[in-house]
Amino acid sequence: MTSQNDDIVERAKEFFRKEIVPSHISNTEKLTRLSEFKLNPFLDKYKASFLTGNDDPKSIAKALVYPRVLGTSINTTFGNKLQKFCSEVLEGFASTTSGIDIEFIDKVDGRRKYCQIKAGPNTINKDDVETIKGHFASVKNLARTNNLNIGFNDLIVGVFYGTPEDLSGHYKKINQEHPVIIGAEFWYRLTGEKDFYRKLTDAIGDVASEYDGSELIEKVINSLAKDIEETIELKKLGTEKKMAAEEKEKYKI
DNA sequence: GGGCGCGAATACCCTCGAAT
DNA sequence: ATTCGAGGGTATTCGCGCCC
Repeated sequence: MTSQNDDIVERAKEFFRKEIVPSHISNTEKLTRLSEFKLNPFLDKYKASFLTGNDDPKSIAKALVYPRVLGTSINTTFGNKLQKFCSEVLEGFASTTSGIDIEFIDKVDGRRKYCQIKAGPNTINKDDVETIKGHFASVKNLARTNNLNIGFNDLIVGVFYGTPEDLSGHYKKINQEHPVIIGAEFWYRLTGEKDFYRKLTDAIGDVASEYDGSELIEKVINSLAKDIEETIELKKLGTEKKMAAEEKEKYKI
C-alpha cells in the first residue's frame, strides 16, 4: 500500500515535468505578439507605469506577460491537467462516467466515491455551483437507470489543496448537499495515508527547482515589445498605409 | 481522405467591491 | 468584519470549411 503511494508521488513528479511544464512553456512561447492579448486601453499604460515607472513598449510588454504567465495561464493549465492527472497518476481510479473525474474507494468509510476534482478552495463561482450540481444530478439519474445505488454522500467534490476553512461560500453551498473534501483530508481518503498530502506537495516543490524560465520570459517580452513598437508606429500612419502595412506584416511572419 | 486553421463552446481559475 | 456574487481572464477540445 505504502509503496503504491510512493509510486503515486513519483508519477506526480513525472506528470508535472511531462505535462504541466511543457504546456506552460508553450503557452508562454505564444505570447510574442500583441494579438495574443486582450487589451484594455484604459489600463495598459497605467499598468506598465505602475510596474516599471514608465510606459515604453518593453514595460507594456512586461505588464502583459508577467500576470499572464505567472497567474491565469499556469493556474488554468494546472486545473485543466488535473483531469489527466487523475487518470494517469491516479491510475486505476479513472471514471468512465461523464462529469465525474475519478472514482475511488474511500479509505475512511470504505464506500465507492464518485468525485469531481477542483484545484483549490476558491476556484468556482456562482454559476459553477449549478454546473457541478447538474453533473451530480445526471449521474444519479444514470445510476437509477442502471439500478446502481448511489447516495448523495457518495457524490463528492475533491479539492486538491487548501483547508476546510478556506472553502469559499460557493463550495459551502455544494457541501450542503454533497460532501466537499479538501486538501489533506482528500488525499487521506484517497490513499489511506495521513501524511500523503504533505509528501505530495513536498515532492512537487522539489521538481520546481529544476526549472528556470527567466531566459524564455525575457525573450518573449522582447519580441512582444517589438510588436508593440511596430503597432505604435502603424498607428501613426494613415489608415490606408496602415492597411497596406498590416497586409505586409502577415507575410513577414 | 487527411491535415490545417480558426472560431465557438466548454471547462478552468481567481480577486475584488457591494451587500449584509 | 464577513459573506457573496459579479466580473475578469485562460486553455483545450471540437466541429467546420478549406486546401492538398
